[in-house]
Amino acid sequence: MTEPLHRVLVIDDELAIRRFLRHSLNPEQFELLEAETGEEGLRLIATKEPAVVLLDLGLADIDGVEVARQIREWSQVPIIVLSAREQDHDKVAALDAGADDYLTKPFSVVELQARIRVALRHGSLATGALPPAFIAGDLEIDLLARLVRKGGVEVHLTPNEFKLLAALVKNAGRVVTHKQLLTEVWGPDFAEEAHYLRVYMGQLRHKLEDEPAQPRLLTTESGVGYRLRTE
Amino acid sequence: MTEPLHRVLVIDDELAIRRFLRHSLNPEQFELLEAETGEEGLRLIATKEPAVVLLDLGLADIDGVEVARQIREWSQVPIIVLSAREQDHDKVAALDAGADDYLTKPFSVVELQARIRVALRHGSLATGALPPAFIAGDLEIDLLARLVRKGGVEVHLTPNEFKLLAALVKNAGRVVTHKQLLTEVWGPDFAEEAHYLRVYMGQLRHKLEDEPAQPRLLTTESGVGYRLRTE
DNA sequence: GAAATTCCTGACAACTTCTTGATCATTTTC
DNA sequence: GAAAATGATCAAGAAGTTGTCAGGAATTTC
Repeated sequence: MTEPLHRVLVIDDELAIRRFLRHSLNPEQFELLEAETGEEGLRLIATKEPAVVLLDLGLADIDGVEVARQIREWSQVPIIVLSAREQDHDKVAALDAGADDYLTKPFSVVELQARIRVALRHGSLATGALPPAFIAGDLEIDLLARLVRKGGVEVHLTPNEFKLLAALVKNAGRVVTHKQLLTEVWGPDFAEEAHYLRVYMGQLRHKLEDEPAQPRLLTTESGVGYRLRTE
Repeated sequence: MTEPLHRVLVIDDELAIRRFLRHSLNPEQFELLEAETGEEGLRLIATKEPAVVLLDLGLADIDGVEVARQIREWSQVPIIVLSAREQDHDKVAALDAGADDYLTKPFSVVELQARIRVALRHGSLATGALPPAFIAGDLEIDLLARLVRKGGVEVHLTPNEFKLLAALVKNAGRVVTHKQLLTEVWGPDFAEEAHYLRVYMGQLRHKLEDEPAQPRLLTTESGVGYRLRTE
């Protein structure tokens, strides 16, 4: 399962740090934007709307704390400060200026990654007004609200039907193997009970397809698994 | 100007740490609650609703990471881990389990205070976005005023009925699981007493629905939980 | 401390969901 | 293109969940 792509902006004038980050953040998971100055960083936040900002304090043009303050005048994007300064008052100043986290160089890659995941969680909560909905044709699937609509009309799904659909939505467009689906919905002990899938896929098709016998959304990949088509 | 009073819960079995925090956090600004075990901590989160939780990893009963995971099953309260463990994998495990920040002991008081301020900012964003009043049809629910009106007429609710309704309002439109509801209303020790929900949902329906037998607002998601419909 | 309210609990009926086997259709393999 | 493997459909009984009611315990109120 591939993660969605998150845009991360690093504002740091040291090439070494930017290069380090470029190698630390898996490009399949993160799209890394780079800014050398505070000015450029602010512009990129406005134009590219990154999901997280990694901010160095020792910039050439504007002080990092001031950059954080200016970001906070109009943006709620999570800011993680990366700095060599380990004095308390630097940390306090940055955090009070609006930064959400503060990592002292040198830091470990896995810790940075974990803290980025925390920041992404916060970001999606704050902007979470927009539901993580899947839409294809007249079908709307909102996993968070646990709500499915077809042509604007709510469709009732049983717990297993919903879990199965959720597993497909999380991998929308890709084939999900029988084993994977069975494990996610019924647990690893049922990984061979492929018959369950036929019954439940049938029920989902009846509820969600225009012509259940000729499925266009929930398609079979014979011998492999099923797929939720994205269009 | 007096600062608002923020309730902070510390979960730590070491008396020394609790005493240290008691002296570090200005009592005019913070009301400090203390729990010695994970069990007690979970109960206090449910009953006292602290604004921030300070969590030690090395507890006597449950592992701190597991405590964080259990909190996240039903609560969004910000969690700052305070731990002597400085291994990367401890940090990553705690942050991925749902913690929002991780401080390694010994930490400085001013840094802790600054990180608590960050956590409070996050907390007020997450909960502050919630509407103080919910309106659907002829039903008006004002959580702050603790007032419920149906067709302009005030409806009297018992304490438990109101807490249950409040938990649903806070997640209006979304399904709220049995566990989540039970934990919020009765506390984590009652997370399996699904029968309570049937009785109290029945009472709420009698007071709030036009046709209690055919609920339109307070609907059942069989096997999952209940939902307060928004339209 | 008596009255009123609220809470907990058990019994049972009604309802929903899950599992399962039989049968037929489709796809893949040789 | 026939045989074998895989997939779809249907229906019915089993299992699990939910709604309802009511009496007694506990708590709160006056």
